[in-house]
Amino acid sequence: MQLSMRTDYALRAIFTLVEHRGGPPIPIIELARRNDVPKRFLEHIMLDLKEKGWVVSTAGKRGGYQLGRPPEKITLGEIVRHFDGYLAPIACVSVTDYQRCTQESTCRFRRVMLTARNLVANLMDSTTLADAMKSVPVGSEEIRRIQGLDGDGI
Amino acid sequence: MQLSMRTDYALRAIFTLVEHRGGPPIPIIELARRNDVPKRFLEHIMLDLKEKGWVVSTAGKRGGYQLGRPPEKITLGEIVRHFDGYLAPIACVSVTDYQRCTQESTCRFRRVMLTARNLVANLMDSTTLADAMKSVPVGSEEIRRIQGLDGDGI
DNA sequence: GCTTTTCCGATCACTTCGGTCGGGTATATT
DNA sequence: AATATACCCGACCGAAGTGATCGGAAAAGC
Repeated sequence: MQLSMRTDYALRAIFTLVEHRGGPPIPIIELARRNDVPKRFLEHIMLDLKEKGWVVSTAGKRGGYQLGRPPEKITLGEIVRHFDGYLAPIACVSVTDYQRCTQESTCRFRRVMLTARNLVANLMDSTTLADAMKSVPVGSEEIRRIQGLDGDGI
Repeated sequence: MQLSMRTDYALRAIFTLVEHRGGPPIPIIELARRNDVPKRFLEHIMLDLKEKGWVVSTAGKRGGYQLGRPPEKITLGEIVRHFDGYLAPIACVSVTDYQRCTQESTCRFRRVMLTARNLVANLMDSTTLADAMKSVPVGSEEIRRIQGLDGDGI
């Protein structure tokens, strides 16, 4: 599952709301500015988030968006699934959006794909916004360190 | 990472080659028929696989394709990466195709995405064609059973 | 030299995706 | 009541990618 820009933007915005929970509503223009998202595009995304109850909006002056549910009650899995369909690498091992494939009886890589889907689904479904909020940031050297590890097999 | 049809087809084809290793070359038309892949499309894919050394071809009568390297020496990670770019859910946590993002310093979900990428990358990079070949098929009830588990949280 | 099969560039229809625009509606403040 | 602020929403748009097809050239066995 490659994250679409939609999902990326949605997460950026919703995490700003998590961060400022309890405070006054934050208008779209502010969410857009802080997260480097095109405002006009973000409008649609916020509308989408609202429909799902993850955020609530208040119109008019001093209006904007606020979190619609406690961050412990919203998982990353839900959000990603809503925008990107499913978490599985291929539809024939998707649990939420299963689609039959003609090759299932003989396919040799379906097992691995199912394992992959289970790994990410379990991760995403057990990670709430609150969990992610608490997680330690990714250091700038960290990716590079993995590059070394992966390559040399250390 | 949603698997593209290209990757799906490539894997189907290459696994038939693994299965018939040691035997005579298998022509595209046969690979297409057995795996339910449009022949004309598969041509390009096989060409691609050949370029990478994963398969070898012999032209003319009695020609076709054969595996180019022992199945213990080809990982699913390599193949998927070649067709779909990278395994990470988002480029800013990709190891093989890292791309900087403006939000890295403040992003709250980058850690989870990195964890996800590590899970699938470790899986895919450690699974060879030979491994996958030995893996137990996915039973038709298995997906449905997970549906129950995921939903009820049992 | 004929047949089989790979090779390869060109092209295509279609969808998706990221993004924009215009204008409507709600509401808080003055 | 007026006004400014901000959400709401459908229509639209260009670019890019994707899955797939086609025509024909080159290679190799018989």
